[in-house]
Order: sequence, then C-alpha cells, then structure tokens
Amino acid sequence: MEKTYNPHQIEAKYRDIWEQGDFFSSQTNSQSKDAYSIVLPPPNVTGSLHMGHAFQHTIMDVFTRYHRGKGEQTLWQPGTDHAGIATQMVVERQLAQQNITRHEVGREKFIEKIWDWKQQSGGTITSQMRRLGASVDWDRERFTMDEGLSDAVQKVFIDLFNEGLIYRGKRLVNWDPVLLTAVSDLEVINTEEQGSLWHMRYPIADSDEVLVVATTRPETMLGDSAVAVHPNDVRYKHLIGKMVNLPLTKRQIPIIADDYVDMEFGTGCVKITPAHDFNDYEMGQRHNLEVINILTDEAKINDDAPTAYQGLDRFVARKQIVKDLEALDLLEKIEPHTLMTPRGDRTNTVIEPYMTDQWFVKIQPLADPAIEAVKNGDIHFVPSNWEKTYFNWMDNIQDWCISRQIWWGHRIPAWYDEDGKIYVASSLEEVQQQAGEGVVLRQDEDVLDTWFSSALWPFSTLGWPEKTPELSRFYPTNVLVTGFDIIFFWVARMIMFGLKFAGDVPFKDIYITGLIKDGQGQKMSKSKGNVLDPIDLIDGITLQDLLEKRTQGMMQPEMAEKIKKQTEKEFADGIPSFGADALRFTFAALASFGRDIKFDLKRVEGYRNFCNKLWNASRFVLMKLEGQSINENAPISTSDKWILSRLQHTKITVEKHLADYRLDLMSQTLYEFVWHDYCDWYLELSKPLLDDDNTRAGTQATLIKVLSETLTLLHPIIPFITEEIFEQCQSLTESDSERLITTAYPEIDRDLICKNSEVEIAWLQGFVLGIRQIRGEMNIAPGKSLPCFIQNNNDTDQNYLGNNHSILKALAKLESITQLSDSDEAAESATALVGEMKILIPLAGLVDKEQEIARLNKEIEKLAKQQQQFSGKLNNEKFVSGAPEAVVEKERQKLHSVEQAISDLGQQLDKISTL
RNA sequence: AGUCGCGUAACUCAGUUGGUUAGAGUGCCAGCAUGACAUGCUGGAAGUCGUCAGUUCAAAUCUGACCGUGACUACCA
Repeated sequence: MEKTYNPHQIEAKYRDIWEQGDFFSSQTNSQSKDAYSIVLPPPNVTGSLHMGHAFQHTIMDVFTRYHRGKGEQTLWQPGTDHAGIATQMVVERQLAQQNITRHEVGREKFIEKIWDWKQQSGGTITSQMRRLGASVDWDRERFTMDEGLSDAVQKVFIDLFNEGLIYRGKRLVNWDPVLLTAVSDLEVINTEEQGSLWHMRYPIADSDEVLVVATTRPETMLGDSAVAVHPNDVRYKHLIGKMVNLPLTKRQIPIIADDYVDMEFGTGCVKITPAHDFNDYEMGQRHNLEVINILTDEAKINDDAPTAYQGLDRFVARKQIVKDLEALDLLEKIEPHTLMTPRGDRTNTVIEPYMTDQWFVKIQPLADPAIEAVKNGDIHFVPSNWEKTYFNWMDNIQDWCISRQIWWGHRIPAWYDEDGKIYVASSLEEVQQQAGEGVVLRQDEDVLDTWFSSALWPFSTLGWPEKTPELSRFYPTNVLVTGFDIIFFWVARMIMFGLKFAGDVPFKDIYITGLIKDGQGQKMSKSKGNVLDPIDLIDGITLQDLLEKRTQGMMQPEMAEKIKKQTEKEFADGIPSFGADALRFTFAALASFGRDIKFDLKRVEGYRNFCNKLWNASRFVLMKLEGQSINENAPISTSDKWILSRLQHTKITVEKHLADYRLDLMSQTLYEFVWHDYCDWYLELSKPLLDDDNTRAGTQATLIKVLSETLTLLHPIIPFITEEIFEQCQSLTESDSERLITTAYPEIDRDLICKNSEVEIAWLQGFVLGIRQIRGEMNIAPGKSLPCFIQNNNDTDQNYLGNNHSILKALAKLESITQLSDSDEAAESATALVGEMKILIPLAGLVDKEQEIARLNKEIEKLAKQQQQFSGKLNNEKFVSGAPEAVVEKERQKLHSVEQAISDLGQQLDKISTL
C-alpha cells in the first residue's frame, strides 16, 4: 500500500468498476424477502450539483448501500425533471446569441432544439453524482418528459378532468411579464425594497370633499373600481355609499365599507383594484365590483385605459400619472416606504397579479386524504415537528394553477371547438370523436407546471399506469429525503397524487434535512457569491479559479468587489483537494436534526485525516500479516476479546442511529471506534501481542477480522477508500464477495460481548494513562524507560498485573514493575491511582519533589470539588428520601471513591512533604 | 402579524423519555522523529449550558417570562 492515502486514483477506479459491473442494479438481491427503495428527488436537468444535493445524495446513498448490504433488493431511482421555464430559457438564450427568437424558429423546431440541448448538456448533474459515488440504478434513469412518464401525466390530467377536479377559469395569477407566463409562488421571490407611498386626492362627486388614498403602485389607479374605508371609521362614515370621481378617467366609483381596511395605516382609505391585487380581488368578489384589467401581457397599459396612457410600460405610466396628478393638484404627498416586492426568480422582473385564463386543480378533495395520511401515521415526518408546517399549509391550501404559457413541457390535452367548448382526451382522434366529424378543433397552447409531473415521480418512474412488477415491489418507497423548502410544492403534491392514483402513500418516512449554509451561517447563493461547489471540495481549486467562478455571470456585477474580498479572506490558499470520501463523511457527520448546517472546511479536513488514519491502520495490519496464514480458530487474548466486544457495541449503536436517521451519531460512533478503540488502543496492544508466540495467531486473526468488518460498516459512508482497502486485504480474508459493495453488512454477534475483558482493559488503560499523565506533567521524555512500583493492590489488581505485565511495560514504557507490600517504605515518588491501587514512579533523578507536590495539590483540589458536590447531595434529607435507592447508592459510591482517592493522595502528599 | 426553530469551551456542534464528574472535532498551550500514520503521537488549559423565575429530592434537559438570533408564511394599501 502507498504510504499516504490518495483519493483520486481510487475514486476513478471504482466509479468504473461499480458501474460497469452493474453493482448498483436494483436486480441484485431480487430473491430477497425484503425490498427497499428511495426515489431521488429529480434535480432540474439544467442544474448542476450544489451542496444541498451532495448532502442529500450522501444521505440517500448511505441508506441505499446499507440496505443493499443487508441483502435487501434495493432501488435508488434516479432521474431529472424537465424544468419547463429554466430549460426553455437556456435554449432561448442560445438562440439569442444568434439574434433569433423562439417564435422565429417555431414551436416544433424549438422543442427539437431543446431535446438536442438535453442530449448534449443535460447530463451535468448526473455525471457529478457519479463523482460522489451515488449508487443509483442508472439503468432505470428517468426524465419527466420520457414517453412513459408523459403518458402518466396525460392520464392523470384526463382522469382529474373527468372527475371535475381540473377546471379552467379566469383568475388572478402571478404573472411574469418578461416570460409571459404564469409562475408558481415558489418562483416568486419577495424581498424588501425601498419604494414610495403616494397619497392621492380623489374628489367626491357632488361635493367639495376629497378622499386621500395611499398607494405604492399609482398606475393601478386606472383600474380602480372602488375606494374602501373601515365601517367604523368616524372620519369617513358619512361618505359610505357616495361616489368618487376617479381622476384621469371619466369613471365614477363607489365608496364602500369593509373591515379588511386598517384604519391606522396611511389615511385609512384604500383604493380597490380587483384586477391587479390579490386582496382587492377578494374584496371585489365580496362587493360585486367590476374587475378592470388595465395591463397587457407585457405589463403595458392596455387599450381599455384612457388613451393618454395606452401602450406605456407600467413604470413609465407610473411616472406620467404621478406627474399628471400633480398638475391637477391631486397629489397630497409622497412618503418613502419600504415594501415587499415580488420578483421572478429567473427574470428578476416585478411580478404582476394578472387576470388570465388558466387551468386549476381543485385541491381540497385531494388534500383531505393527504392530511389524514400524516395524522394517522401512514407517513412520518423526521424530525416530527415538520408535521406542523405541513398541516399549517395543508389547512390553508389553495387551488393549484397548473398551466404555463410556455412551450417546453407536457402539452395540456385539451381542445376547443369554434364555440370555445372544451374537449379533453389523450389524442386528437379521440377528441374528434367526442366533438363529431368535421368540427374544427384547436389544441390548448399551454403546458403543465413541471411540478405536476414531479408529483407523479414516485410511481410514474416505476411504470405506472402499467401494473409493473417494480411498482408492486418498490411502491410505496421507504423514505423521501428532501429539504423543507419544497414540502409544499412537491412533497404534499406527491402525497395527494400518490394516494389518489397509486392507491397508497408514496413513502413511509419523510426525512427533512437541514439546509447547508456557509461558514457565516448565510444561505449559499450565486448573488452573494458564497456558493461552494462540491466538486471543488473533492478536487480542490485555486484561489484564482474560485474567484473567477464566483464573480462571473453575476446578476449584480457591483457585488463583485465585495465577493472578491470575502473569498480572498476565507480561502486565501484556495481549497485543497479532499476527495469524495472525506466530503461524504463530512456530510454524514453534519446530518443532525438541526435546521441550519454551517459548513466548515475544517470539518472536511478532519475527516480527510480520518480517511488517512484508516488507510494507515490498514497499512499496519497488512504489513504485520503479509504472507501469514490466518487461523481464525486460534485462541484469543483479553485484548482481542475486548476489541471484538467493542465492535459489537459499535454495531449495535450504528444500527440504532441508522434506524433513527441520525447519520451524525452513526458516523461519530464509527469515527470513535476506529480512531480511539482500534487505532489508539488495539493496534498498540497488538504490537507486544504479536511479539509473543502465545498470542500471535489470535491477534493476527482479530486484527484482520475487526478491520474487515469495520470497512463494511464504514462502506455506506466512505465507499471508495473502504473498497480499495478491502481489495488490498483480499488475500487475508475469506470473503464470499469479490467486492465490498456486495459484501454482507456485519451482523451483531452477542456472544462476543465480553464484560470481563472490558473491565480488564479499562483497568489497563487507567494504568497506562496514569503513567502518561505523570510523564506529561513532569516533563519526562516519552522515550525514557521508568521503574514502577505498585502498592495497595487487591486480588483483582494482582490478577490483572500478572496477565498484562509485558503489555504494560510496552505501552507505558516501563523498565520494571515491582510490587511493594503495605509495610514497605516506597522511595520518594510521583503517584497515580487505579481504583485503590497506587502506582509509584520514583522521583530520583527525574523531577524535584516541589513539582510533584504541586501536581498532587492540584489533583486533590479537583477531587475535593467533586466531593463537595456528592456530599452536598447526600446531606440533603429530601434527596436521600425522595430519589430512587439506586440513584442514591450510586451517589454514595461516587462519594466513597472520591474520598478514598483524596485520602490516598493526601497520604502521599504528606509523605513526600516530610521526606 | 402568525408559525417554527436556535442560544452548551475561542469556533462548529452532539447531549432521544429529568439523575453523566457536561462530551467530540477544530483551534490553543507544552512535549515528542516511537518502526501504520506529523493528514501523526502524548499531556494540558478552557464551559455560572443566553437571563430570570417556577415545577422537582434532582434541570443543559420540563414550564413561563424576558433578551438575542434565524427561517418560513402572510402582509399594511
């Protein structure tokens, strides 16, 4: 083996071996009684792997590899979604470089071009997943626009329509005037922006009075259909029912009363524009107000508005209207005002509430069973407090706008005849049959929201609506691993559609992971320039390249300087290459139930070191066992029994944490076992044991047995390095499997749990630690051999001493261990305690006694504090009578042993002081 | 405004039904070329568990208030 762990070679090697050998196939273990499945939340086909993906993919891969190792037939279903708007924009941008628009190309040709693009560039994220070692069944990779999945979409649409759960209607939607389509709430980013509050005077008809209304969007006044005041507002009560002359128009609009109005805000009068505001729309419904649309699709003033403003962009119109009002002395004042502005996440343009014809899913009948499924425990949220968020949203759920005015996506299977009558079916032929021959039909131009097809993902990928064997074997899936940001948009909808169409919940558990933030706890975003690319952590990146990456193609180039400084400060030397395993271990270790996860490069470095540690421990084992034949039945020593016992405890703990979705605790458990039990103690113990003819064979067998089981335990987290070491160990183990990935996950062997060896090794560790402590604090060189005396030992001590004489000498670097009787006068010594047994290291020629006196005093002081604590408790009458006897007894024992130690050390102190 | 969360060592975080001498990694201090590993080894320092009150024999853990901080949802036109 190489002296240092070098991840890159190893990773490249096994990426090929695993995939070409079909090791990720869900056909493996097909005879198994149990099946396990996870669907990958399909990433956007235009996207690339970000930290959130890498984190969640690591988690899913741990579960997948674990269950595969358990012998279950395991499917991790991969694929991507077609990301309607994003994908269309990518290709449109390409066309724009040649000064062509999609309209010039035409719908059909344009869609062909998108498919071409997908063919060439749609694989970024899947190739990055391969870098990470994600063991998905690539043969089953799916895309939401695949034929089968598209059939599923069509069938769901038609069925819902026929049931009356899909309808078409004119409603207010979030309209992106650049993309010219409705967008979902998810695609609208609300941010605080500085704006103004314009106070405008509306003259009251047949009166000298005016009403002052305040607005943040003056241009919408052209579409006002009322002014509202609070019914109890004494200032305006007398005006309710009167009319207002709407300035700049020739219209009169009523003054209405509605308790939605906040008397405290602004002037207490609100202009009502039902066609351009969600709240106003609702109020309009309540009061039967006219809905006056004043905008075009591009958000220009339309032809229904006064001629002066027709054709003006909304913001130009705003300026003009303010100016005109001012000229008419109808503008009272302008106040600066902070408001939430909705912007499109793709275009950054202000989103308009806009009246359009759209398709909707009537959601309540679907939502009810979805709520029930979580209430009755068919589905568990992990951690469970996410249930509240789920219920909270589901209880206020609105009908779902599923149509989008774009070209890339599943075309809505609806046709209209010349009278506008709607026909829905899977093909023109069928529709024609419904409509009758000769009727001219025109298909709806719109496509479906991408989330509509994503909602079917857990069963459409398994072949639904066909009754495939995969569907019956793998549905419902076991767990969905995802972030909380899409609980509403995706998770809830999968539950609704799964129950409705696949007849069962789509998954039993929903593991909601935390969100990966940067070192300062900031959300990673391109505009902030603080994103980390998981691939850069694997391969490393220079500061120069990182700067370039972070500052190119920015939406706000003015941020570049700040980002540059920040990056130079945080990554002065760029990012070193850590390898995929170190990154994966980091993600597993970070996977606690917290909501935010601050990503710290130091953690990755620590786990890279862990990989190196594992590597070198293996190297040690191989060096020691090279060319030896292993006798698995050789008698084993207490140390061997101890490490085997520790291994069983480790397995028990690992299984528990896996079942609880606590990968952080799982990885911590393994880390501690490998580093502190196996390397720090067992490998050191093995050195003298291997030198001894009586213990050599057993130690050899145990070294390799524990190593190879440990590799299997670690494999789900760090698959590459473990697979490589496994191969190197091949000649020493009698594995049935050629590869670690197909090796059975180790079973817990309770017969190997050995309490006695644990007690004995704990004693031995206490002994060695005591001596090291004296060395450390007395500044005695680690290389110096010391004589050691023992006093006040009982039978057990005696026994352990006999068993471990040579081990102790080796580990604590002692030249001799001599027992003294109680009556023997020990030389002036430094002292440590193991239980009640005294370990004495003569000071002669090593240190002065003042130093030892100081050390003992410090130690006694520490113990005295504890003594106070314990005796305080025990002196409390209420504690002794109120607490369970076992707790009291434990406290008494602690007090006793502390008092004993104080007295022992005190005696020693006296002795030295008086000498 | 509503909902949910967080506040434990210098930093990042564990601490699962109340009983631990409150832990880990990183960082820090001191020492070390020992033959698997300096991406290492040994020893050490470091915490009034946000504050205050309450419940309890017993609180980092349960309850309440407050302070600080964050996310999401809905917004005041």
